[in-house]
Amino acid sequence: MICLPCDFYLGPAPEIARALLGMRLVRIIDGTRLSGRILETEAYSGEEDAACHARFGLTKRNAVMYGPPGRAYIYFTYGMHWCLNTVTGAEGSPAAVLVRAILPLEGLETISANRKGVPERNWTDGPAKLCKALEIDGSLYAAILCSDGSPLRIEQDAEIPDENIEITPRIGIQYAPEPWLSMPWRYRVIRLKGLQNEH
DNA sequence: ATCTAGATGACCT
DNA sequence: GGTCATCTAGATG
Repeated sequence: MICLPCDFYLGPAPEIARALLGMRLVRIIDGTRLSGRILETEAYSGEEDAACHARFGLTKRNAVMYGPPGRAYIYFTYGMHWCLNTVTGAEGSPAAVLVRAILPLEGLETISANRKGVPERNWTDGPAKLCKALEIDGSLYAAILCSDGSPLRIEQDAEIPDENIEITPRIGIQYAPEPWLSMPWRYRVIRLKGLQNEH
């Protein structure tokens, strides 16, 4: 399998969010592959985006968003959850795409163990759930996603036609004022037999 | 099926 | 001190 090139992540965050649907998120642990197909994403774009973690300017937490595209922005929230983003856009312009759901494809035994007690359809249908399933945490902050040797990377995989994509406002940003609250920057795969992960 | 409350700590004006 | 790009268990219809 071949990694997406670093310049894949160079464009506007909403475009990258759309383009990431169907791609394969790969996590290597002790030489073993855990992976899943990306089914849901959200774009966060620039200091002007009142829902973006860069809205207060450069901080220690969001610093990687200001760097070159194609790296992992991973943050800790609600006291217990890790979430994964891909940094997008040119160096100096903070933007990222949150990976919200995947369809597990490789390393199912490990994923199952990491999500013990949880029904299979709920293993990776949320941004913190997929991080738990693939063992993604702060130790992978700023990991390079566009390098074949990386422990965390994204590979070319399936093409998802527009008919199978739903576009909606972003989730969990009720604090944000308009127009950001209603910006249609959430992308989700729907109606694809075998690709769907949510009831 | 849908709702609610509580966890728990880093980060922010 | 308040907020948070969330998840889970438990209660209820």
